[in-house]
Amino acid sequence: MAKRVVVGLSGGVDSSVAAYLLKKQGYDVTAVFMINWHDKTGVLDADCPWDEDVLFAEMVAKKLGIPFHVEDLSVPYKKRVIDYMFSEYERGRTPNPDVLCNREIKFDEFFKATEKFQPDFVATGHYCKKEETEVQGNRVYRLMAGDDPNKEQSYFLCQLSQEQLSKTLFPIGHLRKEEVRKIAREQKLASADKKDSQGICFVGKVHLPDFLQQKLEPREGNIFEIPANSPLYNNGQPDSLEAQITPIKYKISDGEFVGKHQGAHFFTIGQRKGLQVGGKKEPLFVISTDVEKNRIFVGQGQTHPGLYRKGLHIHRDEIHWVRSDLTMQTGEIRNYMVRIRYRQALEKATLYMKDGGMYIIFDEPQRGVAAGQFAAWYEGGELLGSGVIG
RNA sequence: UGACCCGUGGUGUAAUUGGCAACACAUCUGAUUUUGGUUCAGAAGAGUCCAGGUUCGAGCCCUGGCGGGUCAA
Repeated sequence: MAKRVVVGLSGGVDSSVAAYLLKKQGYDVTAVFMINWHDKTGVLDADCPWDEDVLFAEMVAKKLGIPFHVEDLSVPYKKRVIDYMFSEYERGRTPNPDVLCNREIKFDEFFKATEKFQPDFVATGHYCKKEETEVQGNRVYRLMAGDDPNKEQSYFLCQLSQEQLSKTLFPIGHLRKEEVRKIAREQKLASADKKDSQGICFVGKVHLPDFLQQKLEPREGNIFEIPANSPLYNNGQPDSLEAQITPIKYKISDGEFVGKHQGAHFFTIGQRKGLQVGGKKEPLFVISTDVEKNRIFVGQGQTHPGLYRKGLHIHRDEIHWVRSDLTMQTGEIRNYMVRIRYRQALEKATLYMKDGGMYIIFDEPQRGVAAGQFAAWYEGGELLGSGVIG
């Protein structure tokens, strides 16, 4: 008897080909489209985001001859992703809604919503791979980077658990985007040449200030420029772990007033656009925000020392091991490759496990380390764990 | 009050011996990107504080205003 798989069919080319491959491999495939967002406030391209997608999904399902269902997960999506996003921005942090979307919705609510189809697996069109191994007699699932270096999406799944992985299939992780499109064309799938989706998953491409202003009030505040040669950057030898992970707390007197903003919580570290301060020789980048006092501190040029940090800290409660069998014990030190943002190169780092949490110290200072984003550590193409940057 | 300097796109600057204004930043659009980080490409945007004058022709020369600054007392 064929194994049964529910595939999350989004209407895009990736999940379409995933469904096709599963069918070809002999699975009993059921397609389910999730609706997660109705509101169009602040969304660009107001041309009906999902009603078009659902049409594509249905066409693909029909073409493949597989059952097609729609599940509305917009209530939990709002509660578990969007609300989190607002509250993080409000606290002056930079959330990653898509990581949450995967952990909370696609690999949780969606699992529950499709239980009625009694699937053996749930599949998605992510560019990553699952492998299995055995550790001391126990089966262990490994989350591997996708083979297309350009589309590789393991980072977005960095918060998945063994439990979630055990039920998951990633049919296209070994393919490159061109190959996926080629297959889709050969099979004449409606989504073959559909443009890749962008923006916050399910919500779509948004004008962030407008979107955030549904909940967060604009508040005028001041912008201060910190000179690159500020004495703040010469503080001796910051060799202690604590010193290396602690961001500088800037004061007004450290810099010079250069302009006004409409709310410090709308900005993230490393951001260039939207400051509306011109007349500088080089572009200004946000190096720090103070939401309580509603101040933004900026530095001039790509190489401004304030843009870089040697390390970061993850609170004990926020540490997540995809490979739970590899969990570090207090006092342990390991070397892994780490990334702190999607599509960023992996960087060499040393992880120190302490009582309060994990310290990640990079070999080279990293640009734009933003609280709220996820740091994910890898070894040999496998994502081992991740955590919210504190 | 006396002397000197300055006044150019949103901002900061540039424009050889006078020949219809350049660059950077900001802005906008597009590309890239399942996080408005970044990056990349393109576009728009001033007729040069005002009023006169010299000249074939002035942002650049002259005169007078207005505005800002520096030094002097």
